[in-house]
Amino acid sequence: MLDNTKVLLFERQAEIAKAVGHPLRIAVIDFLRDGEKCVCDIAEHIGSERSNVSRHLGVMVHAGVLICRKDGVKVFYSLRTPCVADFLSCVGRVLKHQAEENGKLLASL
Amino acid sequence: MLDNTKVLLFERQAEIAKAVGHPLRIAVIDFLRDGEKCVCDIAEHIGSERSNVSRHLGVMVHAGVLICRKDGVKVFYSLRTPCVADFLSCVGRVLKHQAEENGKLLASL
DNA sequence: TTACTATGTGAGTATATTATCACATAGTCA
DNA sequence: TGACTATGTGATAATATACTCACATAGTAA
Repeated sequence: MLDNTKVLLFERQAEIAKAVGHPLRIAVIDFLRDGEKCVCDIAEHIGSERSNVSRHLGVMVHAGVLICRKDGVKVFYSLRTPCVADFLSCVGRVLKHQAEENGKLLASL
Repeated sequence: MLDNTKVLLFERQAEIAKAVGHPLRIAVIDFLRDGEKCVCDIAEHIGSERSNVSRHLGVMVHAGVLICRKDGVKVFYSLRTPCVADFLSCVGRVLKHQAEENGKLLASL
């Protein structure tokens, strides 16, 4: 059975994975790879309402995936740690593995 | 702006991250690190209803995180690729980074 | 066959997440 | 000061997700 420490760990891990588990949020993370960006730039790049983007950013800050910095009237968001990008690369590797298996399947037909 | 290829990629990446973004499912992935397990063993280890666990397993198979193999009356689930465990390690590193920053904060008080 | 076990699934309810709109706040500049 | 810009947030509705119960299915073994 699971002990309490593990349950807490799994909950925190799930919170982070969940914060990444939305197409818009992944697009934001991808966009932030080359440095911090303000909400207006992010919203324009993503092509979604500012208020919506602002909420998604809040979710990621709360989970600890992003950090933000205020500068005048603008708020700049950036990846909290490069690990987050690694994390996405890991997902990419899972996808690649899937694609390879699909390729094998196709080749065998 | 985002092109269509990227949007599709982000959607697939989000599906995988979302499939991992639940405490029970992370507990399953952790449990499967040392090899395939049947639903009944997983349910007992997790401490949740079989039907519920079965649904969560279905979500992960659908997303491509797990694979299953039928043997007699039992169905054995396992990680589709070791990348999935790496993926969790990445999340762990994000958490570690957070803990370190919290430590620094505490130390400065 | 019958009884049993392991698994999956439909239906229903409870809860969570998302997107949108309108508005509030805070900083900037004339 | 007033007009403007960037951002965040309350309220709402639409949708998705999670959990439970009851039942169906399929394999096993007497």
